[in-house]
Amino acid sequence: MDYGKERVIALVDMDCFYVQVEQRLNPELKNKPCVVAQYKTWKGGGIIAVSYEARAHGVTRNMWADDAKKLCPELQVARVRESHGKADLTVYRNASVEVIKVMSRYAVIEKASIDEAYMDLTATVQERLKDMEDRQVQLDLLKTTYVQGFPQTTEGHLDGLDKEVQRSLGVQEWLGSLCCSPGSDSPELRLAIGALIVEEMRAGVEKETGFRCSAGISHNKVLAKLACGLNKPNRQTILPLGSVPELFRSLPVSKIRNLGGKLGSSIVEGLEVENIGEVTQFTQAQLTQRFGDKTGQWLFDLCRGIDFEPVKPRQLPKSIGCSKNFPGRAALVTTAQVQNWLHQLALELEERLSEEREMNGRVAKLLTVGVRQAGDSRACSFSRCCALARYEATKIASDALAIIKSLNTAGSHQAASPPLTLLLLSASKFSEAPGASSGCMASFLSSDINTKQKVPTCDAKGDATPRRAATIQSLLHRAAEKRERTETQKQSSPLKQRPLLLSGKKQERTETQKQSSPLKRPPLLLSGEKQEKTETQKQSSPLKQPPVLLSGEKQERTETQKQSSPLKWPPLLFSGEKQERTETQKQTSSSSQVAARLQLRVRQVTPDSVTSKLVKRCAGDWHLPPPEHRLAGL
DNA sequence: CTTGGGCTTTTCA
DNA sequence: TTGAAAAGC
Ligand SMILES: Nc1ccn([C@H]2C[C@H](O)[C@@H](COP(=O)(O)OP(=O)(O)OP(=O)(O)O)O2)c(=O)n1
Ligand SMILES: [Mg+2]
Repeated sequence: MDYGKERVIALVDMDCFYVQVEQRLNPELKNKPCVVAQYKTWKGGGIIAVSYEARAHGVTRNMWADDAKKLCPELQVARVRESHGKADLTVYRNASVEVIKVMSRYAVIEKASIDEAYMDLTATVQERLKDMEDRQVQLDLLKTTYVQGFPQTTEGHLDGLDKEVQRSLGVQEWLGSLCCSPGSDSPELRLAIGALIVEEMRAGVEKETGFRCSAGISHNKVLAKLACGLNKPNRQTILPLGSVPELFRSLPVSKIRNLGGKLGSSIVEGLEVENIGEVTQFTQAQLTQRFGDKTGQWLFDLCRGIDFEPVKPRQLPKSIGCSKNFPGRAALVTTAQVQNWLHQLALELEERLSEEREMNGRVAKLLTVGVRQAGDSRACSFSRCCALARYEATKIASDALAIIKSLNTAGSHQAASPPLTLLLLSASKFSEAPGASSGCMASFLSSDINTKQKVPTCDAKGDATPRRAATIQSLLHRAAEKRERTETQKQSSPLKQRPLLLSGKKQERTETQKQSSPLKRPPLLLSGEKQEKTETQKQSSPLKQPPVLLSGEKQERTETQKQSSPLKWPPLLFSGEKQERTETQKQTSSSSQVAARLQLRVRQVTPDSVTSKLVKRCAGDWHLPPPEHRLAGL
């Protein structure tokens, strides 16, 4: 088997997904320039999905709806529903489940996002090949398929031709180049069979859900993803490895999945290349030296179109979370505000967790709480977790509040906390729900068996199981997921962590972004100096967290973090706090005070026990509201 | 005061 | 195991 051509991998991605969901709900929106926006008050709301008709007018995601209307006056704007005072994505999640269920009839899939899934079709293709007398793939079974790199054009012969004519010529030419004598096999023939299956799957998805999608078919996930985008919407694209060199010669590095961020920029700048194909000029040693073993090797293969990341059999999420931003003047200042919003988030979380228990027989055991403080450019200023024992919004909210208080006050009574610009609750560490019936054989047998896959033995102690109806595909998935878990971890994605060392200049910028005070490293506060520690806090040994890291610096793993002693939970409110600050405490002026803050660094925060260590963390210059407007007690 | 928002997964130390 | 960060939809 040719190196890098071992598998047949497909990626299916829904076209302007949220828009299609809204169009199905309101058919008047069909075939019109249309967007989905969330919230209304600020500039008409932010656009998160755009129909292809609207794209033709230059409308894009991240635009304000008001601005988009200027580009396209007839633009239809569908609104994300709101519940508990926040955007509610339920209808899109449910639509996603519909789609995934249909796709799972055709293959074991990895749900990669709300609207896309990967599938490894290698085994299915082999099966289909075995049954094929005639190894001729019919052109008319690939009605929506493109083959990248075909038709091969030497001059400008094809320039004037209709796009559909070119597509068809390309498929014909490519099919003709494959050996199709009985018993023949080749990686390219297998891609063609894969494309056949994906044509069927996509037709099935549209028939069952009404939603259209595009797909890429190739030998690995990166190429499949790339191929999918080449002929959107409502089309699929085969990307043979032989077409990669020409494609990669002029493909910007950032177009490759995983290279759209800092790593990609560092490749472009560090190697002085623009296109991914240019990376082939560097030796393996050069790449590993610059980017580390794992990333270097991945990159060496990738720039040749080779990638071994496995498709992970998983169609259920690993975490369920909700969050809300409070930008600018909306930042939360009082305990009552924080309490209230935590409760709203907890209500939604409880609903979704209960639904998950009902539908999939799984319960989450870990609650993660996160916040962002005003002035912090990071997505999350800090997060801590605690046990999630019961699905009760009130309890979830109060645990979350306790965590936030413990972190924010850290016993520093006088140094006020900055307002909060983000609250986040997330539940994870799912396990089988008590009382969930395992492996529902009745529904397994009764569900329509469309697929000719080898059905793995469905042992009684499978995965978490739905209480309603188990579909064959979900059972197949559970078996596949279980298999996967027991196998050795195969990993091959290059998500690189600490920014790469390139030149010193970039790194200063990185630091500046993190801390609002540039150039100056904020002084470390000694934890003992300005604060009274509670009993429990005193037991913890202070842990020095390195000052803001320069990107290249090595972060020291501190020793004592693992030792944890059970501690008593500090009181929720400090005696001095005024509970009710009802009037809307808008931050009136930009009175900037320099305030260093202390943070508690806590491992495993539970309502009953605070385990672990106190850590000093330093802040830059903080812009604080006048004292009377501060978030007392937080 | 940094303001597209609300998500999810993976990697690293 | 945890929390931060990266990358993505
Ligand atoms: N930053 C983003 C990106 C996407 N989405 C949502 C809305 C999209 O409809 C859906 C799928 O994302 P895609 O990137 O696949 O974009 P679309 O499906 O909308 O369009 P395309 O046809 O390009 O796939 O996820 C989102 O909420 N926020
Ligand atoms: Mg999509």
